[in-house]
Amino acid sequence: MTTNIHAGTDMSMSTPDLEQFRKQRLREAGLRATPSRLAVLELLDRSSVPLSHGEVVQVFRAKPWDRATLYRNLLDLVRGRLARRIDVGDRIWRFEIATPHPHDTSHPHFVCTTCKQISCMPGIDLRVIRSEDIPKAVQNQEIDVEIRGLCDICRSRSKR
Amino acid sequence: MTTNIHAGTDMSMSTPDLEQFRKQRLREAGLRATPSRLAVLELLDRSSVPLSHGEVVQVFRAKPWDRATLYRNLLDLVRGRLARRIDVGDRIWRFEIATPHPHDTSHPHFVCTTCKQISCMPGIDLRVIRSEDIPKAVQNQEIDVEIRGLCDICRSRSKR
DNA sequence: AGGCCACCTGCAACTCTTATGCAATTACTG
DNA sequence: CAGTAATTGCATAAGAGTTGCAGGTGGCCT
Repeated sequence: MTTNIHAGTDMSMSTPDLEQFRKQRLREAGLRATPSRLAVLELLDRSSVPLSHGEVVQVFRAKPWDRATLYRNLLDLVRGRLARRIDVGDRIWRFEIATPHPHDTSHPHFVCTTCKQISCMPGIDLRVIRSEDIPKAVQNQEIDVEIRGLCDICRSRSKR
Repeated sequence: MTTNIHAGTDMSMSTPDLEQFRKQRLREAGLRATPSRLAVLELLDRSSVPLSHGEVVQVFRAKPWDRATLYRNLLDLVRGRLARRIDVGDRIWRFEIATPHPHDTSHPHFVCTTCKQISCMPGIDLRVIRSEDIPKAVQNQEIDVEIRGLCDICRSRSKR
Protein backbone atom coordinates (compact mmCIF):
# COMPACT_ATOMS: atom_id res chain seq x y z
CA MET A 1 0.00 0.00 0.00
CA THR A 2 2.12 2.85 -1.24
CA THR A 3 0.80 6.34 -0.77
CA ASN A 4 3.12 8.62 -2.58
CA ILE A 5 0.89 11.63 -2.58
CA HIS A 6 3.04 14.32 -4.00
CA ALA A 7 1.64 17.29 -2.18
CA GLY A 8 1.88 15.44 1.07
CA THR A 9 -0.77 17.62 2.60
CA ASP A 10 -4.48 17.92 2.68
CA MET A 11 -6.58 16.97 -0.28
CA SER A 12 -8.20 20.36 -0.31
CA MET A 13 -4.86 22.15 -0.35
CA SER A 14 -3.85 21.47 -3.90
CA THR A 15 -2.23 24.19 -5.86
CA PRO A 16 -4.66 26.68 -7.34
CA ASP A 17 -3.78 25.85 -10.90
CA LEU A 18 -4.46 22.15 -10.40
CA GLU A 19 -7.75 23.04 -8.79
CA GLN A 20 -8.56 25.25 -11.74
CA PHE A 21 -7.67 22.46 -14.09
CA ARG A 22 -10.06 20.15 -12.28
CA LYS A 23 -12.82 22.71 -12.37
CA GLN A 24 -12.25 23.04 -16.04
CA ARG A 25 -12.39 19.30 -16.58
CA LEU A 26 -15.67 19.12 -14.68
CA ARG A 27 -17.22 21.92 -16.66
CA GLU A 28 -16.07 20.48 -19.94
CA ALA A 29 -17.83 17.32 -18.89
CA GLY A 30 -21.00 19.31 -18.37
CA LEU A 31 -20.77 19.15 -14.61
CA ARG A 32 -20.80 21.93 -12.06
CA ALA A 33 -17.63 22.26 -10.03
CA THR A 34 -19.05 21.66 -6.57
CA PRO A 35 -16.76 21.08 -3.58
CA SER A 36 -17.57 17.40 -3.23
CA ARG A 37 -17.15 16.72 -6.92
CA LEU A 38 -13.81 18.48 -6.94
CA ALA A 39 -12.68 16.46 -3.94
CA VAL A 40 -13.79 13.17 -5.44
CA LEU A 41 -12.12 13.98 -8.72
CA GLU A 42 -8.93 14.89 -6.91
CA LEU A 43 -9.07 11.70 -4.87
CA LEU A 44 -9.38 9.59 -8.00
CA ASP A 45 -6.67 11.63 -9.66
CA ARG A 46 -4.27 10.86 -6.86
CA SER A 47 -5.23 7.28 -6.19
CA SER A 48 -3.10 4.60 -7.75
CA VAL A 49 -5.82 2.00 -7.30
CA PRO A 50 -9.51 2.00 -8.14
CA LEU A 51 -11.67 3.00 -5.17
CA SER A 52 -15.07 1.78 -4.12
CA HIS A 53 -17.90 4.03 -3.09
CA GLY A 54 -17.48 2.80 0.48
CA GLU A 55 -13.80 3.69 0.45
CA VAL A 56 -14.57 7.14 -0.84
CA VAL A 57 -17.11 7.60 1.93
CA GLN A 58 -14.47 6.51 4.43
CA VAL A 59 -11.90 8.93 3.10
CA PHE A 60 -14.32 11.82 3.39
CA ARG A 61 -15.99 10.74 6.61
CA ALA A 62 -14.86 13.97 8.29
CA LYS A 63 -16.46 16.00 5.55
CA PRO A 64 -20.11 16.99 5.59
CA TRP A 65 -20.88 15.19 2.36
CA ASP A 66 -23.55 12.55 2.34
CA ARG A 67 -22.85 9.08 1.01
CA ALA A 68 -25.56 9.56 -1.61
CA THR A 69 -23.85 12.72 -2.75
CA LEU A 70 -20.50 11.00 -3.06
CA TYR A 71 -22.19 8.13 -4.81
CA ARG A 72 -23.79 10.45 -7.32
CA ASN A 73 -20.54 12.35 -7.69
CA LEU A 74 -18.87 9.12 -8.73
CA LEU A 75 -21.62 8.32 -11.20
CA ASP A 76 -21.44 11.86 -12.53
CA LEU A 77 -17.74 11.52 -13.17
CA VAL A 78 -18.38 8.29 -15.03
CA ARG A 79 -21.17 9.90 -17.00
CA GLY A 80 -18.84 12.76 -17.89
CA ARG A 81 -16.17 10.24 -18.87
CA LEU A 82 -13.77 11.58 -16.28
CA ALA A 83 -13.80 8.24 -14.50
CA ARG A 84 -14.58 4.62 -15.19
CA ARG A 85 -16.59 2.20 -13.13
CA ILE A 86 -15.12 -1.27 -13.03
CA ASP A 87 -16.09 -4.53 -11.41
CA VAL A 88 -13.27 -6.80 -10.44
CA GLY A 89 -15.49 -9.69 -9.47
CA ASP A 90 -16.02 -9.07 -5.77
CA ARG A 91 -19.40 -7.49 -6.34
CA ILE A 92 -18.24 -4.00 -5.42
CA TRP A 93 -18.04 -1.29 -8.03
CA ARG A 94 -14.75 0.51 -8.11
CA PHE A 95 -14.01 3.85 -9.71
CA GLU A 96 -10.79 4.89 -11.33
CA ILE A 97 -9.77 8.04 -13.08
CA ALA A 98 -10.19 7.89 -16.83
CA THR A 99 -6.85 8.35 -18.47
CA PRO A 100 -6.79 11.35 -20.78
CA HIS A 101 -5.36 9.43 -23.70
CA PRO A 102 -8.06 7.33 -25.26
CA HIS A 103 -8.50 3.69 -24.48
CA ASP A 104 -5.82 2.71 -22.11
CA THR A 105 -8.27 0.09 -20.90
CA SER A 106 -6.82 -2.63 -23.00
CA HIS A 107 -4.47 -3.97 -20.41
CA PRO A 108 -5.79 -6.87 -18.36
CA HIS A 109 -6.36 -6.68 -14.65
CA PHE A 110 -5.26 -9.51 -12.42
CA VAL A 111 -7.45 -10.11 -9.42
CA CYS A 112 -6.45 -12.41 -6.62
CA THR A 113 -9.43 -14.59 -5.80
CA THR A 114 -8.36 -14.77 -2.18
CA CYS A 115 -7.10 -11.38 -1.10
CA LYS A 116 -8.92 -9.40 -3.83
CA GLN A 117 -5.78 -7.45 -4.61
CA ILE A 118 -5.94 -5.93 -8.06
CA SER A 119 -2.93 -5.39 -10.25
CA CYS A 120 -2.52 -4.18 -13.78
CA MET A 121 -0.99 -6.56 -16.29
CA PRO A 122 0.28 -4.45 -19.16
CA GLY A 123 2.66 -7.27 -20.00
CA ILE A 124 -0.15 -9.56 -21.06
CA ASP A 125 -2.12 -9.41 -24.24
CA LEU A 126 -4.80 -11.44 -25.90
CA ARG A 127 -4.00 -13.64 -28.83
CA VAL A 128 -6.66 -14.82 -31.21
CA ILE A 129 -5.99 -18.38 -32.25
CA ARG A 130 -9.12 -19.03 -34.25
CA SER A 131 -11.07 -16.04 -35.41
CA GLU A 132 -14.48 -17.67 -35.93
CA ASP A 133 -17.11 -16.37 -33.56
CA ILE A 134 -14.89 -13.73 -32.04
CA PRO A 135 -17.05 -10.73 -31.13
CA LYS A 136 -16.25 -7.50 -32.92
CA ALA A 137 -15.73 -5.85 -29.58
CA VAL A 138 -12.80 -8.18 -29.00
CA GLN A 139 -11.33 -7.53 -32.43
CA ASN A 140 -11.56 -3.80 -31.79
CA GLN A 141 -10.14 -4.11 -28.30
CA GLU A 142 -13.28 -2.54 -26.84
CA ILE A 143 -13.10 -4.87 -23.90
CA ASP A 144 -12.09 -5.31 -20.31
CA VAL A 145 -9.98 -8.34 -19.61
CA GLU A 146 -9.88 -9.77 -16.17
CA ILE A 147 -7.65 -12.59 -15.07
CA ARG A 148 -8.64 -14.28 -11.85
CA GLY A 149 -6.38 -16.51 -9.87
CA LEU A 150 -4.17 -16.64 -6.83
CA CYS A 151 -1.53 -13.98 -6.42
CA ASP A 152 1.94 -15.28 -5.63
CA ILE A 153 1.56 -14.61 -1.92
CA CYS A 154 -1.78 -16.34 -1.53
CA ARG A 155 -0.61 -19.08 -3.88
CA SER A 156 2.46 -20.02 -1.88
CA ARG A 157 0.35 -19.86 1.24
CA SER A 158 -2.16 -22.31 -0.17
CA LYS A 159 0.39 -24.83 -1.44
CA ARG A 160 0.15 -27.60 1.09
CA MET B 1 -42.46 -10.07 -17.26
CA THR B 2 -43.20 -12.79 -19.76
CA THR B 3 -42.96 -16.14 -18.15
CA ASN B 4 -43.73 -19.11 -20.28
CA ILE B 5 -41.71 -21.63 -18.40
CA HIS B 6 -44.74 -23.66 -17.55
CA ALA B 7 -43.04 -26.85 -18.36
CA GLY B 8 -44.69 -28.68 -21.15
CA THR B 9 -42.37 -31.57 -20.69
CA ASP B 10 -42.46 -30.94 -17.03
CA MET B 11 -39.46 -30.62 -14.81
CA SER B 12 -40.92 -33.04 -12.35
CA MET B 13 -41.78 -35.58 -15.05
CA SER B 14 -38.31 -36.77 -15.84
CA THR B 15 -37.79 -40.42 -16.43
CA PRO B 16 -37.43 -42.45 -13.25
CA ASP B 17 -33.90 -43.51 -14.08
CA LEU B 18 -32.75 -39.94 -14.53
CA GLU B 19 -34.38 -39.07 -11.23
CA GLN B 20 -32.60 -42.00 -9.62
CA PHE B 21 -29.34 -40.84 -11.13
CA ARG B 22 -29.82 -37.41 -9.64
CA LYS B 23 -30.64 -38.86 -6.25
CA GLN B 24 -27.49 -40.86 -6.49
CA ARG B 25 -25.42 -37.85 -7.40
CA LEU B 26 -26.81 -35.93 -4.44
CA ARG B 27 -26.09 -38.73 -2.03
CA GLU B 28 -22.60 -39.22 -3.36
CA ALA B 29 -22.09 -35.54 -2.65
CA GLY B 30 -23.18 -36.14 0.92
CA LEU B 31 -26.54 -34.46 0.45
CA ARG B 32 -30.00 -35.78 1.15
CA ALA B 33 -32.20 -36.09 -1.90
CA THR B 34 -34.95 -33.69 -0.92
CA PRO B 35 -37.58 -32.60 -3.47
CA SER B 36 -36.31 -29.07 -3.76
CA ARG B 37 -32.71 -30.13 -4.15
CA LEU B 38 -33.67 -32.62 -6.83
CA ALA B 39 -35.63 -29.95 -8.66
CA VAL B 40 -32.79 -27.44 -8.46
CA LEU B 41 -30.29 -30.00 -9.65
CA GLU B 42 -32.54 -30.93 -12.54
CA LEU B 43 -33.03 -27.29 -13.44
CA LEU B 44 -29.29 -26.70 -13.57
CA ASP B 45 -28.85 -29.94 -15.48
CA ARG B 46 -31.26 -28.76 -18.12
CA SER B 47 -30.27 -25.13 -18.30
CA SER B 48 -27.88 -24.13 -21.02
CA VAL B 49 -27.00 -20.91 -19.22
CA PRO B 50 -25.97 -20.21 -15.64
CA LEU B 51 -28.91 -19.21 -13.46
CA SER B 52 -29.09 -16.77 -10.60
CA HIS B 53 -30.80 -17.44 -7.31
CA GLY B 54 -33.53 -15.00 -8.28
CA GLU B 55 -34.13 -16.82 -11.54
CA VAL B 56 -34.38 -20.13 -9.74
CA VAL B 57 -36.89 -18.60 -7.35
CA GLN B 58 -38.89 -17.37 -10.33
CA VAL B 59 -38.91 -20.75 -11.99
CA PHE B 60 -40.19 -22.40 -8.84
CA ARG B 61 -42.51 -19.65 -7.71
CA ALA B 62 -45.49 -22.01 -7.95
CA LYS B 63 -43.75 -24.48 -5.70
CA PRO B 64 -43.94 -24.30 -1.93
CA TRP B 65 -40.21 -23.89 -1.51
CA ASP B 66 -38.88 -20.87 0.29
CA ARG B 67 -36.31 -18.66 -1.37
CA ALA B 68 -33.92 -19.34 1.48
CA THR B 69 -34.31 -23.03 0.86
CA LEU B 70 -33.55 -22.65 -2.83
CA TYR B 71 -30.64 -20.42 -1.96
CA ARG B 72 -29.21 -23.03 0.37
CA ASN B 73 -29.93 -25.73 -2.17
CA LEU B 74 -27.74 -23.89 -4.63
CA LEU B 75 -24.97 -23.45 -2.09
CA ASP B 76 -25.27 -27.12 -1.16
CA LEU B 77 -24.80 -28.15 -4.76
CA VAL B 78 -21.71 -25.98 -4.97
CA ARG B 79 -20.44 -27.41 -1.71
CA GLY B 80 -20.98 -30.90 -3.06
CA ARG B 81 -19.23 -29.92 -6.29
CA LEU B 82 -22.30 -30.68 -8.35
CA ALA B 83 -22.50 -27.03 -9.39
CA ARG B 84 -20.28 -24.01 -9.69
CA ARG B 85 -20.95 -20.49 -8.57
CA ILE B 86 -19.73 -17.88 -11.01
CA ASP B 87 -19.74 -14.12 -11.08
CA VAL B 88 -19.95 -12.49 -14.45
CA GLY B 89 -19.43 -8.98 -13.17
CA ASP B 90 -22.94 -7.81 -12.43
CA ARG B 91 -22.80 -8.65 -8.75
CA ILE B 92 -25.24 -11.49 -9.11
CA TRP B 93 -24.03 -14.99 -8.44
CA ARG B 94 -24.97 -17.46 -11.10
CA PHE B 95 -24.96 -21.20 -10.75
CA GLU B 96 -24.16 -23.71 -13.42
CA ILE B 97 -23.95 -27.44 -13.38
CA ALA B 98 -20.45 -28.70 -12.79
CA THR B 99 -19.16 -30.54 -15.80
CA PRO B 100 -18.02 -34.05 -14.93
CA HIS B 101 -14.64 -33.65 -16.58
CA PRO B 102 -12.31 -31.61 -14.40
CA HIS B 103 -11.02 -28.15 -15.16
CA ASP B 104 -12.62 -27.15 -18.35
CA THR B 105 -12.17 -23.58 -17.20
CA SER B 106 -8.98 -22.93 -19.08
CA HIS B 107 -10.64 -21.11 -21.94
CA PRO B 108 -11.71 -17.49 -21.59
CA HIS B 109 -15.32 -16.52 -21.17
CA PHE B 110 -16.81 -13.58 -22.97
CA VAL B 111 -19.52 -11.77 -21.07
CA CYS B 112 -21.71 -9.16 -22.69
CA THR B 113 -21.89 -6.22 -20.34
CA THR B 114 -25.39 -5.43 -21.54
CA CYS B 115 -27.30 -8.65 -21.97
CA LYS B 116 -25.06 -10.70 -19.63
CA GLN B 117 -24.90 -13.49 -22.14
CA ILE B 118 -21.88 -15.67 -21.54
CA SER B 119 -20.03 -17.44 -24.29
CA CYS B 120 -16.92 -19.55 -24.35
CA MET B 121 -13.90 -18.31 -26.28
CA PRO B 122 -11.69 -21.29 -26.90
CA GLY B 123 -10.18 -19.42 -29.84
CA ILE B 124 -8.55 -16.85 -27.61
CA ASP B 125 -5.44 -17.27 -25.56
CA LEU B 126 -3.24 -15.09 -23.42
CA ARG B 127 0.13 -13.96 -24.60
CA VAL B 128 2.81 -12.75 -22.25
CA ILE B 129 4.64 -9.78 -23.73
CA ARG B 130 6.81 -8.84 -20.79
CA SER B 131 7.29 -11.45 -18.15
CA GLU B 132 8.22 -9.25 -15.21
CA ASP B 133 5.65 -9.31 -12.44
CA ILE B 134 3.52 -11.97 -14.01
CA PRO B 135 1.98 -14.07 -11.25
CA LYS B 136 2.93 -17.71 -11.21
CA ALA B 137 -0.73 -18.61 -11.42
CA VAL B 138 -0.81 -16.99 -14.83
CA GLN B 139 2.32 -18.76 -16.02
CA ASN B 140 0.83 -22.05 -14.92
CA GLN B 141 -2.55 -21.27 -16.48
CA GLU B 142 -4.24 -21.67 -13.10
CA ILE B 143 -6.56 -18.83 -13.90
CA ASP B 144 -9.98 -17.82 -15.07
CA VAL B 145 -10.00 -15.31 -17.88
CA GLU B 146 -13.00 -13.16 -18.41
CA ILE B 147 -13.42 -10.77 -21.31
CA ARG B 148 -16.10 -8.17 -20.90
CA GLY B 149 -17.56 -6.13 -23.67
CA LEU B 150 -20.56 -5.78 -25.91
CA CYS B 151 -21.68 -8.81 -27.84
CA ASP B 152 -22.24 -8.25 -31.55
CA ILE B 153 -25.99 -7.91 -31.11
CA CYS B 154 -25.86 -5.37 -28.31
CA ARG B 155 -22.96 -3.65 -30.02
CA SER B 156 -24.77 -3.04 -33.28
CA ARG B 157 -27.78 -1.95 -31.30
CA SER B 158 -25.76 0.65 -29.42
CA LYS B 159 -24.06 2.08 -32.49
CA ARG B 160 -26.06 5.20 -33.12
C1' DA C 1 -22.95 42.90 -8.27
C1' DG C 2 -26.90 40.47 -7.83
C1' DG C 3 -30.68 37.48 -9.14
C1' DC C 4 -32.46 33.44 -11.27
C1' DC C 5 -33.09 28.64 -11.85
C1' DA C 6 -31.58 24.29 -13.32
C1' DC C 7 -28.51 21.56 -11.25
C1' DC C 8 -26.95 19.69 -7.03
C1' DT C 9 -27.06 18.04 -2.10
C1' DG C 10 -28.83 15.98 2.33
C1' DC C 11 -31.81 12.99 4.26
C1' DA C 12 -34.51 9.13 4.55
C1' DA C 13 -36.06 5.25 2.90
C1' DC C 14 -35.95 1.63 -0.16
C1' DT C 15 -34.49 -2.54 -3.36
C1' DC C 16 -32.06 -6.43 -4.20
C1' DT C 17 -28.86 -10.00 -3.22
C1' DT C 18 -26.78 -12.58 -0.01
C1' DA C 19 -26.81 -14.56 4.50
C1' DT C 20 -28.17 -16.65 9.17
C1' DG C 21 -30.74 -18.18 13.71
C1' DC C 22 -34.12 -21.12 15.28
C1' DA C 23 -37.98 -24.12 15.75
C1' DA C 24 -40.45 -27.48 13.12
C1' DT C 25 -40.18 -31.01 9.77
C1' DT C 26 -38.32 -34.85 7.17
C1' DA C 27 -34.99 -38.11 4.76
C1' DC C 28 -32.33 -41.68 5.78
C1' DT C 29 -30.22 -45.34 9.06
C1' DG C 30 -30.65 -49.30 11.60
C1' DC D 1 -41.03 -47.98 11.72
C1' DA D 2 -38.78 -45.17 15.19
C1' DG D 3 -34.77 -42.16 16.16
C1' DT D 4 -31.86 -38.57 14.79
C1' DA D 5 -29.27 -35.51 12.25
C1' DA D 6 -29.95 -32.98 8.14
C1' DT D 7 -33.01 -29.88 6.08
C1' DT D 8 -36.75 -26.52 5.59
C1' DG D 9 -39.77 -22.31 6.51
C1' DC D 10 -40.02 -18.12 8.43
C1' DA D 11 -38.23 -14.14 10.18
C1' DT D 12 -34.72 -11.15 10.03
C1' DA D 13 -30.50 -8.74 8.81
C1' DA D 14 -26.27 -6.76 6.63
C1' DG D 15 -24.45 -4.36 2.90
C1' DA D 16 -24.09 -2.23 -1.63
C1' DG D 17 -26.48 0.30 -4.56
C1' DT D 18 -30.37 3.49 -5.67
C1' DT D 19 -34.06 7.03 -5.59
C1' DG D 20 -37.70 10.84 -4.28
C1' DC D 21 -38.07 15.07 -2.61
C1' DA D 22 -37.43 19.44 -0.40
C1' DG D 23 -34.19 22.81 0.06
C1' DG D 24 -29.54 24.81 -1.26
C1' DT D 25 -26.23 26.81 -4.66
C1' DG D 26 -23.04 27.34 -8.86
C1' DG D 27 -22.67 29.79 -12.75
C1' DC D 28 -24.87 32.34 -16.40
C1' DC D 29 -27.06 36.61 -17.66
C1' DT D 30 -28.12 40.95 -17.07
